[in-house]
Amino acid sequence: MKDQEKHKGDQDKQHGLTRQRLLEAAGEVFAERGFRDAVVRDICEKAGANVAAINYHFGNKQRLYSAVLKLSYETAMRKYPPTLGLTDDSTPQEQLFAFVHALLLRVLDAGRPAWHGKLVGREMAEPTVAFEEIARDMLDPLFLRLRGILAKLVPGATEDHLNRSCASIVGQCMFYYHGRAVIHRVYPSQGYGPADIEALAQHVTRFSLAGLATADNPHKKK
Amino acid sequence: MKDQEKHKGDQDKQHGLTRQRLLEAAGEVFAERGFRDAVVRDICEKAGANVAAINYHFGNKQRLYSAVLKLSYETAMRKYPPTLGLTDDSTPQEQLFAFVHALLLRVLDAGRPAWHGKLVGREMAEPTVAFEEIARDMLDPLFLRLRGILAKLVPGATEDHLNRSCASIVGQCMFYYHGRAVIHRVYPSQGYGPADIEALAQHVTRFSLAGLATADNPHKKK
Amino acid sequence: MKDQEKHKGDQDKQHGLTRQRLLEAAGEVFAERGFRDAVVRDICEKAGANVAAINYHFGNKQRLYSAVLKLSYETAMRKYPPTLGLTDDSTPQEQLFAFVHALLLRVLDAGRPAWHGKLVGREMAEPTVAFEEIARDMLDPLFLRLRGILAKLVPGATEDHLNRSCASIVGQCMFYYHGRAVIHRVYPSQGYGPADIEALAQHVTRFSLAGLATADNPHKKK
Amino acid sequence: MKDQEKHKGDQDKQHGLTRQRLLEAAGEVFAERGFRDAVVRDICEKAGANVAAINYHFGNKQRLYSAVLKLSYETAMRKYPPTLGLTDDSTPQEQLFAFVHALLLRVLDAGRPAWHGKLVGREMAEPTVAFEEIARDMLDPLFLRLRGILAKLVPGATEDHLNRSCASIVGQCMFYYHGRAVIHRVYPSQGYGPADIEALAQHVTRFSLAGLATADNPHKKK
DNA sequence: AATGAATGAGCCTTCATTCAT
DNA sequence: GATGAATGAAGGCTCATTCAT
Repeated sequence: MKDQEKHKGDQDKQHGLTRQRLLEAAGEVFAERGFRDAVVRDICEKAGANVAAINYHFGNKQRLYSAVLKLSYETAMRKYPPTLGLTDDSTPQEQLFAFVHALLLRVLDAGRPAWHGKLVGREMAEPTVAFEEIARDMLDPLFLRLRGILAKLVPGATEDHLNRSCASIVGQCMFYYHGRAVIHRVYPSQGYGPADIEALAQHVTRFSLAGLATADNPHKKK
Repeated sequence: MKDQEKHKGDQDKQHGLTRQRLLEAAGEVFAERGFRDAVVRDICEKAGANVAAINYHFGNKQRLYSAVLKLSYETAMRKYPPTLGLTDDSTPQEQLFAFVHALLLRVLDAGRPAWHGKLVGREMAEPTVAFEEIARDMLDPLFLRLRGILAKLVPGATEDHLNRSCASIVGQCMFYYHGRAVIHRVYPSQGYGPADIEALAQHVTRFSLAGLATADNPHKKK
Repeated sequence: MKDQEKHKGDQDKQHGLTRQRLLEAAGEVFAERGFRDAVVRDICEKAGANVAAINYHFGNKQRLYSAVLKLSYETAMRKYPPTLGLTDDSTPQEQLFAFVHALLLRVLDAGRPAWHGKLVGREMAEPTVAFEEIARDMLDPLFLRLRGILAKLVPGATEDHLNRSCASIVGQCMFYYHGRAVIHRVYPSQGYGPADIEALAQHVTRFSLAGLATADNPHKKK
Repeated sequence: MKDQEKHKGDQDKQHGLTRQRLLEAAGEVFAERGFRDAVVRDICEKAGANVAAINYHFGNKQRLYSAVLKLSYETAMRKYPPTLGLTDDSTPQEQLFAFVHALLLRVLDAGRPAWHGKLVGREMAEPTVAFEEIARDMLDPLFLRLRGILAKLVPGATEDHLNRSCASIVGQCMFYYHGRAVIHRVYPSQGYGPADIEALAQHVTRFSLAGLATADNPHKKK
């Protein structure tokens, strides 16, 4: 018992374990309740730390949130990179599937750091002051990448068509987060295991590939 | 009976002005900040009423919110019914366009009761206790209607394909609310006037009609 | 239906029925919750009147309370006068029994205007600004009367002995109000029907008659 | 174990000063105004603490009240135990006097923690949710003890006679709290110093001993 | 004689933050 | 490196009272 205590103390001192536990607990709570509705006391309790720990380690609630968000997207991009399973000579179709699949995996992930995609989903729907950073570092590159894939798929497409198609594709994916309550209601049998997510990715990819082909550029318009 | 109605109507107009102003102010604030972050004092100030007015007219903040939500969807559905511009002999394609167009109009409406679509968008992404009611009265019927249109468009489709396609279509539309921050960032030139919204509806409809045709039913799968 | 309405309206106008109903409802609520914790809205609702009715008929809550208290003691003294059942040639013992019996009846009365004794009990334990009046008009005369009876029963008693005996007797009776919660707890079988109350009066009278005889005046002490 | 206790004790003295001051201020205010009418801001001000201190140390007003009540009866029972001045071979008469004397001392104590008896008096006359606890821990044992003494004094008495006599004795004592306003009015010369209280205890004891002897058991009745 | 609408003061509670150790 | 104690600002709600009719 004495040893345990000492060991614990050492770890705390050596590795800043409290800081880590704080980040993890905060991720969970922020993902579940959002920035404003998350209560620092809850986070600290869940992390087994004192109320003052947040201010000690991160300055304030806002900076803790930013740290969580940053860690979140790094982890998620490492776990589910948008190039998931691709080789250098993959076709644009395969690239689109990989992109969609990775996005859905990030958003629907039920694994341990399950909150990564949810935090970003929240930021999109209700941006905080941290939005600028997350957008610059994560969202802009992702959209650029998607735009690149689409440009290869529909060579002569207008800017508008590409942009709207980006929105259509990302919108389909994100709806599994933003519309989860409705989907659960009208489509309760939908599962979210790996196979289910892959099937959803298949659907979105096939649906979108067909949609992309129908360019709504001015000169094609009736 | 007629007298009673008249009396009530008169009262609403004569004395219930505060009530009306409260509903309007609350709609605006709730749409902007969400239920929890909206401050009753702000709402009352904006409505030119006393804090106690909310308690007097609605009981409490929660019930005011429910009233706003109900008024909101009634107004929006009256202004932009999902059958907008349809005749009895409209084709399913036209019906789909009307559905999508009306949904986008509700979501993107910048007119006077501009908050209608936003409140529903919020409820979807972060349901409050009022969600059950709004879902029962508004969302369920809408999804059923969309399902009916899709069933006519893809006669032999599986349940899964129909459900996922519903999600794909609604997801594309709602993303113009839930993803507004990102869209504004990566696609800043996108306008939201009547013509712009119609063009978006054209895009989503055409995109989806093509997507629908590629049924991912088991027997067609690879 | 039309007639009923008209009739009702006429009554209100002719007899000030609202005022009466207000007094009755207020008596009930004040007795149950006390002055501060009684809510004017509850009283008005119970009386079938508007919130403003109290201020219209009585000026404010305080004056309504005073009116209730005054009506209360008049009614109670008329229903249960301290001379209850006495003739001119009754013995002091009979007078004491009548006094005690009437006091218990007023305090424990479960009949229609059941709140008379309770209001006075409350005033004793937690006086409001109305105490002065109720004391002057009701309590002082009652104590004087009791003192007179005791003086006849213990001719040579000191002032102190008389005063303390008054307190002992009234205290025994009032405890059935002020101590009702404890009594109900440690003595749950105690009933409060007419026969029960008479038995209690018998007990208190006999108990006190014996107690009175043991004058604790200095010259008799040890 | 000793270390733990000491540490806790030290903390209480070092940091828990606010907590202590809060308890003391709350006792005073609750005794004076009752639970509902006591204002937390007043308590905190009187304790030199912030409004949030109550929430921090006790959770809410209700729990603060319970803590005060508990501390109150512990202190009072330690200061004036119902066995005050008794030896093992005391007679039942002496035990009754001790009981009455201690009860009056608790109720009339004007010393530092003067609010102890008053809080219990309030709870009896107008129970809050804390009544159950105070009754179980304090009132039930006291009544049992008194019953035991009376049983020795009147060996053949019926249950009813014992119960009613308990009520008569406690009622006489408590009236010096519940009836303080009237007593002060009709008997203004009554003092409340130690000697006065002892004299009152003498009176109540002698009065009751005589009363007890006149058992109103059925077979003796009429 | 009576009322529906509206008010303002006041209360309890929550919460992120800071202080002293 | 970390914490228990304490704070101040703010929020939702209640309630007696008043206003206009």
